[in-house]
Amino acid sequence: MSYKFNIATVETSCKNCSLSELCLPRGLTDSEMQSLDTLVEKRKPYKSGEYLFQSGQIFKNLYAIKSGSVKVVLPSEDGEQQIIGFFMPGELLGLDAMGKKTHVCSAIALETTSVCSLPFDDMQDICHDIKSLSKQFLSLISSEIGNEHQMLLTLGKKKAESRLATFLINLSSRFSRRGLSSNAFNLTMSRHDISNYLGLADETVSRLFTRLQDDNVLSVNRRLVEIVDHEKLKAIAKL
Amino acid sequence: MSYKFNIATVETSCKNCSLSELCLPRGLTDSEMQSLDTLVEKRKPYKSGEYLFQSGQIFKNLYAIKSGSVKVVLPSEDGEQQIIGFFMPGELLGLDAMGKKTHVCSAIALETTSVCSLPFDDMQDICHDIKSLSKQFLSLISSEIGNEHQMLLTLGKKKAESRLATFLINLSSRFSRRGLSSNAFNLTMSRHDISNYLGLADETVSRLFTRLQDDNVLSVNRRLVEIVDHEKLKAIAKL
DNA sequence: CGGCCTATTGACGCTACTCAACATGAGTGG
DNA sequence: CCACTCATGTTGAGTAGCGTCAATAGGCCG
Repeated sequence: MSYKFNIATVETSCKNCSLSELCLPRGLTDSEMQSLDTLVEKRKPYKSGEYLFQSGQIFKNLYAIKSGSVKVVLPSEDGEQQIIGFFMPGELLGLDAMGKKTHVCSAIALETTSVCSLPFDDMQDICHDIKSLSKQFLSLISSEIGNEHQMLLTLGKKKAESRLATFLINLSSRFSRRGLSSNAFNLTMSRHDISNYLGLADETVSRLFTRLQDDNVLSVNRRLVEIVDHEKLKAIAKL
Repeated sequence: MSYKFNIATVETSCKNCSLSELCLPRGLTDSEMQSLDTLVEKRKPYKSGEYLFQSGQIFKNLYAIKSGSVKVVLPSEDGEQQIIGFFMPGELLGLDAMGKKTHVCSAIALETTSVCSLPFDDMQDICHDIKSLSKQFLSLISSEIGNEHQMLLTLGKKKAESRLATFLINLSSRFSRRGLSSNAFNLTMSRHDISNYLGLADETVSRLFTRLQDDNVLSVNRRLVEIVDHEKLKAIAKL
């Protein structure tokens, strides 16, 4: 068996990437994708716990997740930290640093994770040439802002149980967008991460998981979650 | 006394706008500003309570605030709503709709408010020609994302009193950026708006104002707030 | 002056946090 | 392979902070 392309090239080629419809290349022609490919930097995958970037470091790259998952964390003035989001394949991170010299947040791999590094300056240049790319870029930015608005709603208005339900529904739909099961998946983040993200205590999240299991909404086994009653979960998520 | 320019022109000219250093024109040459001016649309000011845009409406424009202030509100699935942010002169709003056909949020004037309307399609075209504009645009977007990250931290980690203190410190620094007093200002939003924004009950916010007044941190008279002890307030804001 | 809306204050109850003990699984070394 | 430790997660008891309900006060407008 022989390959037409060398494997490294295929791996970082937008054209052959299964995520292209979720990610920056969406809507680009083949030749435009090739231009985009020229700026994508290769790197060996991050191991679980490794930093993609850290608060205070010079900002150079945006990152698109190829596989794995990442948490983005904002340090607070008093030494605590807040998880701002979890990022999965096809999603773009580092956007809050675009206007600055250094990163404000840190990004940490939750499992073995491959990314496409996109040098921001080059990215701007290519956007200047390819209008459909800059359009898709703004579109991804905009939906990122939209996600964060939803999160503000979740933290501002919803009770603990609804927050967790909202979180699970959100994960479910992101898995299904990628063609994975929307009803059963593995959490790549710890209970501690989930509670931090949702503004709750660890114990509360733990109790909620057991309650939702007792109510036959979920079936939970450590990090494996199965959504037994999707409708009920959605109803709980609403408030 | 005579004017070199007609007043309407002066009003919508970025070059003569006192906010240009906070807003999109920052870093642009005079001729670039003129290009930007060509796309700014005029309109009579909004009165208090009027909608700049409403959830579900077709998305056409971004808005830069010239004077006054605006709240942006996200409706939730169950008929409630969450205030996502308050916008003041020099700030840009509508960003969460860029990738979509319609607005998700609504924007409501809190007082008599003048804005610059920026048709998004034209805006993209001009960004394509003027690199420094697209840079400044991304920079504004990025700091907007940064603000929302801070808000996630506030809602996720801080107790009621710290939330209110954080809110007031934030307002204070935004007033001072515009050359206004950082120690005494009028709130343009109601207590109800503040509590909604901060994820608290109206009564809690009311109690906190009186407590901070009793502790000689603030002096509050209805919507007029004076920060008596800025350091103490900052300390409370941290957690 | 009277009515209305916004804001304040009080009393009470519930949600979710804290502190603490315990369980379970993963990883390590003998 | 088993015993050990450590990290992670679960469960219980007690409580504080904040939400809810309700009554009252104060500014604003006709």
